[in-house]
Amino acid sequence: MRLARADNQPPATLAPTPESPRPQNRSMSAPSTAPPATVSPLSPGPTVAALLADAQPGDSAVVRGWVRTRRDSKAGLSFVELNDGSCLSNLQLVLPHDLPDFAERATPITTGASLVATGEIVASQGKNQRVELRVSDFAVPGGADPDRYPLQKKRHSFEYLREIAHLRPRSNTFGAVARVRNRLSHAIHEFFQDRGFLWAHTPIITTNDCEGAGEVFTVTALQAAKLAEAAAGGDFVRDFFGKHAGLTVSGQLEAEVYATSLGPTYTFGPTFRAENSNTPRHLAEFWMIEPEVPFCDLEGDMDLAEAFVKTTVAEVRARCEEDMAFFAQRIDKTLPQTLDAIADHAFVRLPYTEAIDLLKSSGESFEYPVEWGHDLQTEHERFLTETHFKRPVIVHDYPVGIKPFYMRVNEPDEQGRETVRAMDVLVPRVGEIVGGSQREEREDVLVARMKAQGIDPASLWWYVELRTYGSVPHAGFGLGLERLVQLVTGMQNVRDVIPFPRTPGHAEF
RNA sequence: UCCCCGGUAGCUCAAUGGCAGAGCGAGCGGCUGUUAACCGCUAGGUUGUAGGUUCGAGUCCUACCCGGGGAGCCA
Repeated sequence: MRLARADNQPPATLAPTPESPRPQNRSMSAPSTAPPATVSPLSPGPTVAALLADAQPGDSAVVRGWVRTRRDSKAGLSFVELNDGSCLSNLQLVLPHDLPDFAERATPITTGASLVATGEIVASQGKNQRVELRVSDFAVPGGADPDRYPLQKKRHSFEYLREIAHLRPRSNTFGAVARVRNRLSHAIHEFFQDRGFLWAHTPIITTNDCEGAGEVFTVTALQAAKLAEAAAGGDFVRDFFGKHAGLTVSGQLEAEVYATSLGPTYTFGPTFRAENSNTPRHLAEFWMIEPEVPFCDLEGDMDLAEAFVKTTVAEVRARCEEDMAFFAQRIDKTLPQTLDAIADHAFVRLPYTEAIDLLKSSGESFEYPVEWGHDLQTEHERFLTETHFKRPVIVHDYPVGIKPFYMRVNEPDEQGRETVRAMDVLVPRVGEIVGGSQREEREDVLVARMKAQGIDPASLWWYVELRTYGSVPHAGFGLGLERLVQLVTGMQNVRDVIPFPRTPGHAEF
């Protein structure tokens, strides 16, 4: 009889015990001794991660999560692996078949079902876990019809999982990616905050359409007919902002404003590019980190980028050990050595001009010719970072002709070739992970370059005025969060390191 | 946007122009302190869509849709 079991272990959590009445207990068909389906987020009790790490036999516990797999034993036991997202591992629950009405109540316990269970932690008799939960009562808030539940207890392709983006975080890989991405984001803020950087919230909607950073998504309040009219005439005076507006492609220009007032600054937020890019490295919506530092030159900028990558990668390796071991074992066997190479060596710093000489004398046959003045092709970058140096490479001081107006112009070299203080950090497998530069702080040079690139200085008058009043040397870079996640996890497709990827034709979820 | 490859059961994939299959998953049964469980049985298909060639098309041709990879653009 169920009530006779009420003297079983109360939960070790601060949550209400099963015995205490809880009017907001909404667990469907939960018997009175079953643990409530809701719990205060301020005192939720130990997670599966905490129980697996610290729980001792004899402890009482309540767990809430989702069933990964169930195995029935004719010895009168059912084994249920429960995952609550707190870690990669599942907690094994042991359900004795002599629990009241067991057969009927346990029917909905299938892969994908939600489950709350209370019981006692015991030392596991099995081999694969230190402890397990011997369940004294349970409830199933929501079942998952095994005939229809899309996640089976087997491996799925990433392509398939992308089509069920609302369920894929329940898989091992995507759970691990989500935890690593979260930890990485935390480490990024920590890195900058520890060094006195200010997080500047630069706008999502912008009217700068001249940054040269790709196609812009238009933001408008006009109805279709009016919009077509405005677009045809290039006249948006009647639109919401009185001029053409779009989603930001970069927060850099605004970050420069704050950096030249408040000191070292960084942005961390979503960025949008309306490029028709279809590659495993591009998204229409992605997250970008853009530090900007006053009184800083390109050398300081490169120092910052290198320290940033090394520190954040090391932090994730230290704090996400289980997930990182999973990536090394199941996703990319070479991941540890790739990350070791980042940790153990200084990044190679290679002037563009020397990179050209190196590529030319390498003996490699490239599909695209290597020539001073042309941008490095993907195959060139891969050769440098993956084949030749086998570690991150910072190529710097690129020809002026292939870089945007805001990069600081160098004195011409002895052959009269002009370069700018630009730098790209190239890493194995992912390619360009950082692009940055020292900014042009001389007003006359900046204005001349804007005109040369067909940009009306008046349209960015406020940006130019940073050079009119109290101009200082300054530098910064942009780093794609998703590419950093790819580097850390070994995931090959950028669409699998962001919860809901936006690419051409895809915004379902 | 360009180039290459692919689309067959819920998933992953086989099938010389000639009867559409396997593994896994699912259901049922057996066995078991199980753990990628194991053994047996069962169900499950308009072969991406629309045309065409052929006695006959999953297979060959055309167009389109979708997916993957490479390139460009970049982070």
